[in-house]
Amino acid sequence: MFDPNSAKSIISYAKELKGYTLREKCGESIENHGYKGKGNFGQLVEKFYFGYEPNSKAEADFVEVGMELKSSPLKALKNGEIRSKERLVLNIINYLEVHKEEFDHSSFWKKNAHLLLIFYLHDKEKDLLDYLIKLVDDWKYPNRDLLIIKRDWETINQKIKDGKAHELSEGDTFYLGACTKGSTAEKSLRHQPFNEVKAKQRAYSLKQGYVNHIIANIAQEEQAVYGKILTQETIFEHLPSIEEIVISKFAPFYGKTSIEIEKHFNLELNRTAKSYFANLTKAILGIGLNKKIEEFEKADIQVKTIRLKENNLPKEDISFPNFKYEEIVELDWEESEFKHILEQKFFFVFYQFENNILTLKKVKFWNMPYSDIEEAKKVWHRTVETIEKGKIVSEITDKGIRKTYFPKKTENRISHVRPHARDKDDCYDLPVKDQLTNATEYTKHCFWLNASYVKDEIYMK
DNA sequence: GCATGATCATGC
DNA sequence: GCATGATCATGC
Repeated sequence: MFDPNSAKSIISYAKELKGYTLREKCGESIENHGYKGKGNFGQLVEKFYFGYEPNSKAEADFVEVGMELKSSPLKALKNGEIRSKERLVLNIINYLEVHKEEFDHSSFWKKNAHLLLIFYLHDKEKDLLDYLIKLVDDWKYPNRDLLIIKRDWETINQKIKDGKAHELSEGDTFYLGACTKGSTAEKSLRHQPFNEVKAKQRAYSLKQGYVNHIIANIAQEEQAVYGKILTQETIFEHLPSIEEIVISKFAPFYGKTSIEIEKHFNLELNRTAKSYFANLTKAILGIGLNKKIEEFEKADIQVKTIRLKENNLPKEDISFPNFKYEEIVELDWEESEFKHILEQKFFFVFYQFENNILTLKKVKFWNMPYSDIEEAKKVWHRTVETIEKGKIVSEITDKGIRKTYFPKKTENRISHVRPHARDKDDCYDLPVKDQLTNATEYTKHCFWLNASYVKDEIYMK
């Protein structure tokens, strides 16, 4: 077994799980565990492997050594690599108490300073007793990450102090998020200290990108694919935020053309390549062109380069990944891909056409305000409804162009649905055939962010 | 000049 | 072969 007074002993006992399933390691007693619902892989590990009853106490699970046990699912990519399937959910944020706390003595830090992580390969075809446990190790935050996590924690706390707990969103922060937890119904609403309005129950969480970073570290993968924005000097002289550092790197180039920026860095980029603007961004950030931006990956930040017309309107709407008709109707809004995207943080790089030449105007970190996410939700609901009813095509013109009932740009301030495919025969299957055309598949579509919204709410503000 | 539907190009 | 960012075509 293990010595509960020794972190080392607990960790090495935990590591014996690696390469096995719970069914293989826990003996017969686990066969009739009687747990239902999700989240119970962790409970099973606690009860049947470590032999203590699952609890929700304020201290860490292994109280003598201050270590918290967390189990989390992995997914396999098509190329065989593994990634975190989701964010890692930590303790619930007690709005009524945390505003009195300092980080170093906070409920978050008391419980989660030292994690013992068990990653298993999720497989919806399998019983959870048969999930393969792939990675087991402990985790302490490196200093450079901890500075960002502290700042994230402060950001969340400040919003609670400002009476805005009901406006919290995961995109507010970088590595440590405030994710919704529990049912979304009325009963999961909680009181907050400085506002009558009730707020959704939320928990601290590590962003999916950050969990991927932990996984890569545990798996001892080569870190050479990442380039850091925060170098030794930038973190130890004083404590600027990621925002401040990034903006200070871009500001000297405001008003410069893309070609001037390219020359400044002695680059000879292929100006017609798709990666052209992404490469300029990396050059400005001081990151190798063949590397990923480590801090952005860890914070799940989406970089969007926008080309504005002379009237400040983006030349194009912004597309998101295509949705599959059969999948989108199966999930609730809360679990939807679209909500997940809108909750992330974005980094916008705005260039503007001036006599057909692109000039860097400004950069901006942004995440969608809670009230706008609620407004975009209507577009998602209307889309799902359209698919479920099989009422997609509204009319076919003489020229054979199919008009649809999908939410249009004119119907919502924020978002609309449009085709995004190689051609109209590039389709996904429909769960319900289209009433007008009897089609069982339809051209791939995706959600788009309206160009007018990007102008009014992101660029001009 | 914009909204909407359709399609292209690149890179992995 | 596909995802993603970018662009085109038509009609009002």
